[in-house]
Amino acid sequence: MLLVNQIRENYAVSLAGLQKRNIANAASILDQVIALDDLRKSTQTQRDQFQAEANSISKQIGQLMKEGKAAEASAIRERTAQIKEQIKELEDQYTKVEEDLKALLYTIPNVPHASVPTGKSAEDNEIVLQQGEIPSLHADKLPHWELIKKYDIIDFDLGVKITGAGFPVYKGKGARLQRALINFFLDEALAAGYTEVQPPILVNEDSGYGTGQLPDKEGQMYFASADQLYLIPTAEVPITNLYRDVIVTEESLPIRNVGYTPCFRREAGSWGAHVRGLNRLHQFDKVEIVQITHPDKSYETLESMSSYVQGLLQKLELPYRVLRLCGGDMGFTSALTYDMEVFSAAQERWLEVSSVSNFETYQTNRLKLRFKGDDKKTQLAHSLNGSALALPRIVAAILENNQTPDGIRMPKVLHRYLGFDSI
RNA sequence: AGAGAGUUGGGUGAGUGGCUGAAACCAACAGUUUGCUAAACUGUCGUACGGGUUAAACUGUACCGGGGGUUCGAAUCCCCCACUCUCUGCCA
Repeated sequence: MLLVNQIRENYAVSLAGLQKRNIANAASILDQVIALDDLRKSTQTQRDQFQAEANSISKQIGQLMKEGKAAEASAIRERTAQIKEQIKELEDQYTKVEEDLKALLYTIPNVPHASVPTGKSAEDNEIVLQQGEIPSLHADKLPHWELIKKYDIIDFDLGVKITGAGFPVYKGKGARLQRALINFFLDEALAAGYTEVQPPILVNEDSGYGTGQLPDKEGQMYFASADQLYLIPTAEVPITNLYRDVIVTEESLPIRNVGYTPCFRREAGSWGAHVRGLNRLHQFDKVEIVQITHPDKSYETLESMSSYVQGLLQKLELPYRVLRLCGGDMGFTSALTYDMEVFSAAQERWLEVSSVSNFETYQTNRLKLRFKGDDKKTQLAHSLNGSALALPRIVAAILENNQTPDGIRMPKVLHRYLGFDSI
């Protein structure tokens, strides 16, 4: 969440940023934050004064008891009753103000970076670059949901039988392609200096709040109610929360982790025309990269993460483009996001396969993820993450773009992982 | 899942109602000494939110797993929860 002090000190920037997200009453929201924080401070000052008085009386009583002056002790003891009442009242008020402030802050998204374009929807995203050749396919090209049937590599009906819609079963070469991609992505990340982690894929409520899925996206996560645990929608949640309530040394930055996990999304209400086949699933596999950086380095890091992801797409021989998301399309917690989309040549659509974001201090503030520098001061680090990559749409694009009448050619870079070179 | 024992600052670990934000030791940091290293000695050595200051100094409050209660006063007593360890059971 946003820092109140940042709102105070950079009021104009915060206001302009939230307006870029098309929040109409941004000014009144920010004013409310400041007013609540003022009230919080004054309440605390009062409460602390009373508490200090109560503490001092208690000490006196202790001293008198020790000296055997029981009568004097019980005399001043009577005075504490009213003080206690006032403390209680102020304490309750403080708790309420603090909760109100927090609740309000939870509803405010991150302030977009200056370079974020204005806009209302995905239409307004800025195309930063486009690379790779869009293949021209033969006339009887098939979309991937036909190809997977033709070659019997992914079975949606079986998934429906054992679980439900959106839970495909990968079979034979389909399953091996999944495994090859995961290994390829992990090996690439390792070579780029990331440390591999295997986190839990169920997380508790605190973790959900830490990275911002809660309370914003409560309905999008599967919830195991018997144990009060959420199935992760992305490895970002457990991996970033590894550093919740942690103060790291400045030298340990940047922290770079990569992890493969299945991801679970309820996608409530988002099923429509363009979600056939692998385009949108309830369960899918993803390799995620996460970095914790010094605040001065985070935008440099964002660019390097973007280049890294583009490198993967190039190695997979997929045509792609990079979008800088506009204020209206950006995620709640992000300050700047690049989306990478690959062209899926039979659907003739661009499919989002990665989203690389800098959250600045929005997550680390909730996480209390700080570092201590040479000046001994602790300050919030910046957090970033990106998909590298999400599998299903990569699979869709590979299948569609490389189809021939005689089979589907696999990208060269995967051959040694696959053990075959075509399907 | 049942029974028992625990959870204290970066670590080990004292502390059963007031003088304890917390002994001691270790680690870490700064300095002194030393030709260098080591050793020794001295000092510093938690976090958050307030007040205060140009900034400091200084100062208030809270925090001994989390939440609640008893009390003038709680790390210390009581209740609930989480987690850890041991034994039993079950199990990939």
